[in-house]
Amino acid sequence: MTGSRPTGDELVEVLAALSNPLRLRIVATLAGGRDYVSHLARVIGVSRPLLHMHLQRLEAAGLVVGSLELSEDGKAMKYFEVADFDFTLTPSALAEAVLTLTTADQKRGPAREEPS
Amino acid sequence: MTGSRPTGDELVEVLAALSNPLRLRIVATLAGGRDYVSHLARVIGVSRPLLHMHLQRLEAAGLVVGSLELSEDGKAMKYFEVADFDFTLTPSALAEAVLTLTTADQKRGPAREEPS
DNA sequence: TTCACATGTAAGAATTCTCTTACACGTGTA
DNA sequence: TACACGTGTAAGAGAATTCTTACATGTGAA
Repeated sequence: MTGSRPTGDELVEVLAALSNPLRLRIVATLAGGRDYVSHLARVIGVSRPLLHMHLQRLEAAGLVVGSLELSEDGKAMKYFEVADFDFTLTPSALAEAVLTLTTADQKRGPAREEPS
Repeated sequence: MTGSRPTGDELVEVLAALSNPLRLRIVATLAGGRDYVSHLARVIGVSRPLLHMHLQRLEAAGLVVGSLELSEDGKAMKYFEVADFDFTLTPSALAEAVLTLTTADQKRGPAREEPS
């Protein structure tokens, strides 16, 4: 992962995933060790459904990895851990990533302005 | 700027500013040289008011710098250029930034769930 | 059976983001 | 005067994000 060259779309997804204080806190907490959802929710102090949603976003971006495991007493536990990502944000790195942006170019239409 | 240690709040603002395809494209385009708003809007293919808004967001995050200049024929031209930022995104870098998150801790209240 | 604990997900409200349209101002030139 | 070009900004619609509440499932122990 270190020094990877993400595509524009991947980069946007990663940045969007990390541009939220709570999600940043989740990654930071998991950087201290893996944890399962319910416990992590109590540690961070958010509701479990909310944490579940944010973890989904982080996992979709490839920043955390989850695995469903069975504890000794038979409970289904979903453990999450951080992926060891390494992204560099510089003007030239962004310029390179933009080359591979698909972006479905919004729904922006004619783009002419102030038609007089 | 290179190798800077942003505060959590700064980092969130930077990431939010870059987590948009159009803004990424703006930074990438400006990385190729400074330009003024109206021309940049034509180059990228978006309306000037829209570009204006995105440039504000990028400038607020410190990623681009604008300067109002007077052209030879007396027109007010606002030129923008990229700041030479360099952010590293790794789990430990994020963990460090999170320590300085103020975040006004959302409006999340009791955070107890499924009250039975 | 009931409780405590784990999981997942759907519905709705409140807020924020994105974008268009429309207005304001200024200058130099035809 | 009218046009072409530059600037800024405000109002509103539509879409996406964020969060709560409420429901569903499962296990083991009292």
